[in-house]
Amino acid sequence: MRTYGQYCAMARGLDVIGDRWTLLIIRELLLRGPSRYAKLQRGLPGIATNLLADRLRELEANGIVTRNDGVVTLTARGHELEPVMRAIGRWGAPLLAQVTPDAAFQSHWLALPLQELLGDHAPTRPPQALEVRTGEEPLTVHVGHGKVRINPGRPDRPDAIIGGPVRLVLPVLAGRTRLARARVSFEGDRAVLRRLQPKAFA
Amino acid sequence: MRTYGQYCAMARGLDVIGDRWTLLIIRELLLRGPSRYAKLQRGLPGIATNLLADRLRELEANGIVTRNDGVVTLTARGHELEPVMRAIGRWGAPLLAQVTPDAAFQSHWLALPLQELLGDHAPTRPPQALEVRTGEEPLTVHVGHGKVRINPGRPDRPDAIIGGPVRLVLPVLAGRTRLARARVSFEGDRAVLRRLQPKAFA
DNA sequence: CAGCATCCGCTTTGATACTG
DNA sequence: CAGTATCAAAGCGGATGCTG
Repeated sequence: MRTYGQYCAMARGLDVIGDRWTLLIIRELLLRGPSRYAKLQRGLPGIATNLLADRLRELEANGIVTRNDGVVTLTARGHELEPVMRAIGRWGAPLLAQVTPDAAFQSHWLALPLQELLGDHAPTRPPQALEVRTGEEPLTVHVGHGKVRINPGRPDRPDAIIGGPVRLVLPVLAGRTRLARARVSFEGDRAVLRRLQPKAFA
Repeated sequence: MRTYGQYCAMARGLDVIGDRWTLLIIRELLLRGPSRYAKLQRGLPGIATNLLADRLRELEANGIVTRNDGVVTLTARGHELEPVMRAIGRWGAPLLAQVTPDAAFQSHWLALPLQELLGDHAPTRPPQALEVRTGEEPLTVHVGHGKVRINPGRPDRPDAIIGGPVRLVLPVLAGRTRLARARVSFEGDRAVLRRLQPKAFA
């Protein structure tokens, strides 16, 4: 952990979380919860195995994660990095407009952005679930009581399913493309999507 | 600019701002406004001159700064990084408790943290100014109309002046040490400090 | 097999010297 | 003042090997 040697809150913060890959490891733990080494590695395509081991050691030494028989867990202090990740994600989101065909993609990476983009626009209706099929694993959007919650995996009984390549699905969920015009697959109750993102119908 | 190659808002953001020194350059521009090369360099003790030149080129290429006859200015997109810097600063602030005698310090680095720590607890009274003398340059805290604004430099006519080493002054302004117990110098109207930080008297 | 450690070539960073 | 040039050191990425 190379330090900037500055008595400044931002520099001190970056001393701890500013190294390459460190914040992306935090991202994985925030989005997927406690994880084993191999699961982290799968969520971080491109990381060198020794780097992941190094970073986990540093994060542990800095009180950001703990490890118990191979399971890495964020500490309270680690969870406090969520606002940082949200701020970076919000700032970085416009960069997703840029097309790069060879970029890796995993659906759970959408969890934070989707939480910003979607809302419960019919909070009095009973809770519903939308299954999002993009990338390798499905993602579930739970909506109800005025809140939106996003989880990895498939819901027990989805009210609707939206599927297709990210670059088509994301604009629909962001409300920049209407569902009717997007070449994405949709099955089930359209009201779920309208509830989450009215602009998808406009 | 080495990229993570991930279609993820956070990774894309970090592709642009995640390199070493990049965010600290942004910090300088946020805190000090448009600056020339030499001024940036002074605010970034430890940076290598070629690195600063490299980073400024990248930041310009990414639309985060512009340059006109040697003056570097944040673009609108660059200013949008302020929430990111605030989040990192808020997270990093507790790390300032750790003592490192050889760390560099410049008073303007306190501007963002102080804005979080201080408030206008007497918004109906006329505006006042507190001069903070710590580090090499003085810092002015303007308070009035329910708001706190912090600027580099000395006010025309300060209502009060607080001075001393950062590690003594900061706890007072943070409300963790009472003024009477802190070995800091204080001249002028104590009401200004009470207005900004009531806990300094408790 | 999961969880690393080691080795190696390449890239980035840091320190210093120098220039229009 | 605002950089460029040079070079050593550190960090990173990829492959491979080891150990419970």
